[in-house]
This record gives sequence, C-alpha cells and structure tokens, in this order.
Amino acid sequence: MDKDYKPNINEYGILPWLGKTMKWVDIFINANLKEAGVDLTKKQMLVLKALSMKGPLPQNDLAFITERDKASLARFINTLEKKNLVARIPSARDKRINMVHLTKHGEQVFQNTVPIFRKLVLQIQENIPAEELEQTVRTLGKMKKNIENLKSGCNSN
Amino acid sequence: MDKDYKPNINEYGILPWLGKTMKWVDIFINANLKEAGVDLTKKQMLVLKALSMKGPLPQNDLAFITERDKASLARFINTLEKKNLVARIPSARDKRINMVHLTKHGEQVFQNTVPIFRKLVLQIQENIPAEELEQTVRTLGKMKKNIENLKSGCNSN
DNA sequence: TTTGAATAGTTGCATATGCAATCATTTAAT
DNA sequence: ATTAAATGATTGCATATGCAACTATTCAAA
Repeated sequence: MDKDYKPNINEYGILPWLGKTMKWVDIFINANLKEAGVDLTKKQMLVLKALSMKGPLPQNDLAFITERDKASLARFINTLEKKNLVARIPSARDKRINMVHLTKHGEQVFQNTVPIFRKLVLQIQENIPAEELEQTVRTLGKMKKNIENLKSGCNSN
Repeated sequence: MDKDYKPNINEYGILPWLGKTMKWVDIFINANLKEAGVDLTKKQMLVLKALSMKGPLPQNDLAFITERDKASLARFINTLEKKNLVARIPSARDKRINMVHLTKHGEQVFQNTVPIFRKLVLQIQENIPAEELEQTVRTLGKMKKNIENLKSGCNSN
C-alpha cells in the first residue's frame, strides 16, 4: 500500500510534511530521553555531539557547524553551562573569542546518552531501507542548494 | 578555521538533515515574505491556510490540525489576534469553546500572500521531480508511523 | 440528580530561535 | 601609527513551543 499511496503535495509542497515530521521526532526523542533518565533534549544532544567530534570550538564556529544564529548559540551555551555540560574558556590569542569545551561531566553524559539516542534513531527509521534514507537526504540537499543559490545573503553566522 | 561541514548518515540518521533543512526553509521563506512586504511568518501563513480551508474551528481542532500543543496554539492565536488576522468567537452551544475565524483582513492578507508563498515553494523545490518529492513524503510518513506505533500516548491535543 | 470524568482553554515555567543593534577587540588600509 | 573595517560575542525584542497544573464547563454514570 506504500506504492499506491499518493502523498498530497499541493502548492505548499512538502514543507508542511517536513515541519510536522520534525515535530513528531523531537517530541518522541525528548520524551524518551526523559523517560530514560537523561536530562538532555535532542537539540542539546546534537550540540554535545558536535563538540565531542570537533573538539573545543569558538562560539562562532560552533554556531556555524550547528547552523544556529550566533546569538541563539550564545544563549544555548548559557543553558548548557548552567548544567555544567560545557564551559567557555577565553582564548589567550584573541580576547574576543570564547572556546567552548565539553566538561568532564558533559563528556560523560554525552557518552551515556549515545546508545540511547542511537536506539531511538533506529526505531524511528525502522523498516526504511538505507537507500531510501539516502535518497531523502539527497532530496533535502537539493532543497538546500536551491535556497543557497537564491538567497542574497541573510546569514549572520 | 575549518568551515567545511559535511553531514552524512551515521548513528544520528537523517535527523540532523531534517532539522537543518527545516531551518533553512524557514529562514528563507520568512526573509522573502518580509522582503515582499508581507507581515507574516511561514508558520503563521500555514495556520491561516488551515483556517481558510477548514473554516472556523475550535482552538482544539486547530491545534490538532496544525499539530501544535493546545497551549502553544492558544498563544499563537493571541499573536494573530493582535494583528487582527483572526478572531475568537465564543460558541453559543458550548461555553468552553472558542471558534477561531479568519477576519476579513486576515482573509485578504492570506489571499495576497498565497501567490508569493507558492512562488517561494516552487523555487525551493525547483528541479526536483514530483516523484522524488512524493517519495520523500512517503519516507517521512513511514517515520511518523514508526513513531506512532512506538509511543505510549503523549499527545495532549 | 448529583457527582465524578472528560473536555476546552489558559497560565506558569523552561527552552529555543532570528534579527538588529551594540561593545570590545583585532586586522587592514593609508 | 592611526583610523576604518571586520570579527566574536552579548543583549533587547519578538516569536514559538512543550509539559504540567489549573479553571470552567459539559457529559455520563450511579
């Protein structure tokens, strides 16, 4: 019945679908993380992931990598700092820069959360062939490209 | 400073892609609506669309249709009401219910915005075959289904 | 019919987010 | 070296969002 199902794509395109799916995923993951005793949201988890992979970073770079407005990132970091998950360490070279580090506690929380998070992702994508997921990412990539080609330059990151 | 971020599909699945694509789309559409002199965000536009298509609705139904928490919807409606785009009209049959209407102004703004919005959607989806978009929606639908099958029941709509 | 459950909506609290303006510092240009 | 431009970060303002607790009203069961 999957093949017979014609999705309703009208003048709003797939945008409503994208938004709604994201919301479902967010709510699902946040609820399950909480239930598993993890005091992290999905968004926080993905920022910790970026820090864990790319090491200590200036706020600006972290904003770029996580594709947030730098102002939004600054306040995001405030939240994580209050939870003692990350720390700002001023750069000696350039007094404008704060390097954002994972704290020991942050690293630990992150590592503990990885397997839980992975399980949730697998559940969400269950029975969806890898090829199909890859095709979806390719399509999203095309949308990104279209947008990049069109915009005059609005990104303050 | 390395600004070469190459996302792929790993244990985080396509979730980062979904989130980021949504953000780009939002920023792009909001910026272009503003530039076109339309005082509406993408989200507001989609709620006006729901009202225009489904007629006056109780807040609860509108929350369900637009897949928002009822509390979030209530505050969303506050904003639209301040802009004189919608109005709450108490139901005579059930004193608990507010029917949400598009005002004349709201209807007008919506109709004026439709072609602009449609153009932006076409631009975003340019050069992406309909079949590919449909496949993407089918994939997102599978994710939604997976989530629905898994969750115990968290929706307070 | 009364009383307890369900329903519609609001409010408090916490978290995010973007854009514009601002401050401090650094870099580039003259 | 002095000044103008660029850069990193923060703050103000507006908008959204979810969850939990609460009020008011309606409905249903005893």
